[in-house]
Amino acid sequence: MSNPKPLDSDQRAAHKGQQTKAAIVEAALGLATQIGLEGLSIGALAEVARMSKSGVFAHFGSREELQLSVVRAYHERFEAEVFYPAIDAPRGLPRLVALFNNWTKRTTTEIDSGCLYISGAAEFDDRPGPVRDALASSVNTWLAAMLRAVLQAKEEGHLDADIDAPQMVFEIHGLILALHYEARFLKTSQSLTHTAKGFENILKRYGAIEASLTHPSIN
Amino acid sequence: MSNPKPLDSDQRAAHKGQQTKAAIVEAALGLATQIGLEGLSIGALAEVARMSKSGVFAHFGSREELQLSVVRAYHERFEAEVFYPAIDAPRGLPRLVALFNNWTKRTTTEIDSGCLYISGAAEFDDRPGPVRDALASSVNTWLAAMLRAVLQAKEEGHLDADIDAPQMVFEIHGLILALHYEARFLKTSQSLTHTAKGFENILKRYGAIEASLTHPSIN
DNA sequence: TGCAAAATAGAACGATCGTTCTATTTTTTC
DNA sequence: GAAAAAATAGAACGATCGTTCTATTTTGCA
Repeated sequence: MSNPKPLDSDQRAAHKGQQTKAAIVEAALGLATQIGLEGLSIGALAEVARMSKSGVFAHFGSREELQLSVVRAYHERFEAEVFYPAIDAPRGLPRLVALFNNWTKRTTTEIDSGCLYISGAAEFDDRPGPVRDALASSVNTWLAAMLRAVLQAKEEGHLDADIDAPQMVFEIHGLILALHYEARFLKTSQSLTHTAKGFENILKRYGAIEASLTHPSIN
Repeated sequence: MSNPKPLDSDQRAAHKGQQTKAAIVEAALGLATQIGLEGLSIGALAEVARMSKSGVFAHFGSREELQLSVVRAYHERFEAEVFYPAIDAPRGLPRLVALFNNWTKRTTTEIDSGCLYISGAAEFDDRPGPVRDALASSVNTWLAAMLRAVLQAKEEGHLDADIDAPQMVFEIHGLILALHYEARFLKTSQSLTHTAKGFENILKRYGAIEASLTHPSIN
């Protein structure tokens, strides 16, 4: 072998440490979405990862850094699953619908696993610090993306020209929160249907053409 | 004094223990709404109540029983502040509006203090047991009351006859959840305005007469 | 193949948790 | 006012927490 640094097919020539760290974060993500970022203990994580407590700890240096890693990992998953796939949809209403559908789909999955943006918000409500900042920053980034999609739909003429875009995003956010709350906590069966119907109601109110909802060209 | 049991002006001739227990629950309620039911520790509570740990503990016998007492106390407060005052409003749309306004008002207060039904839901998502049951039962009781109010408004002809009442309650619930989330966690300034406008939008969609909203006879 | 560096394990720390025990104080009752 | 009962305090328990320390093992590189 002439090359001392054999670049694998994928970019990151991951050393052992980085690999196991990624595996630990993976496990931590599963634990944190279930029992919360505060409930996430290094001891329990070590057990799941089949490592010693100190072995796990060494990768992060502090519990807070572990929590931050989890938040960052969650953010990436969310983006990859909800945001990026919807960018393929045409600018305007189709993309907005795609974003919402992906968001709903993910939240539906999280009826079992839990949503870090929701449980994290409750836990870090009035607990200042980097974890709270990271969570809020991620959520704000996402809500800003939704706002952009609404504004674009307005520009494209897919929504009424005089609508209050932040208001619309607020109402959509409420639907997702109600879906998570009622389905995950109260175990209400009709939640998903209510979410879809609620979105229809919002679209109608804000002047979306009905056809583009019931027969979306994308997704 | 001829009477061996001197009934005070108020019904409950409270022994010392019941009084201090009430004071402890009061303090616990304050702690729990801030840092959550899970974060509520007997040691911290004892410090606030200026008592010994064991002194506090003796009143409940277990941490779980303490949590249940807090949930029950919160339920009573909620009823007293949100539900009962709205019963004075006339059956139908006025009462529904009053219920929502009280709910919004309380949630606005809880932007600082925190809402136990929301933080509790996140904490006891997938943690079965009596605390979760008590929380879910309280919330379901309240949502059922909202549903009743919607149905009555429909019967009274204040809302369209063919509306989906559970759907309407779901959408209203979403507004409250979004208000709490965005105001308390994200510190978004316009949340209260968005909530009020969102309710207007829902009322219009479900056929409410506009006048009865902007000029409510009660409240 | 051998050496340095990185990764992991294991034990121990102080702190805090819920809980239990035994005294002691306070309250209620007769 | 004395005896019984209830309320509270204080110390201690085992468990778990995050973290630190020192060995030991594993890895990466020359």
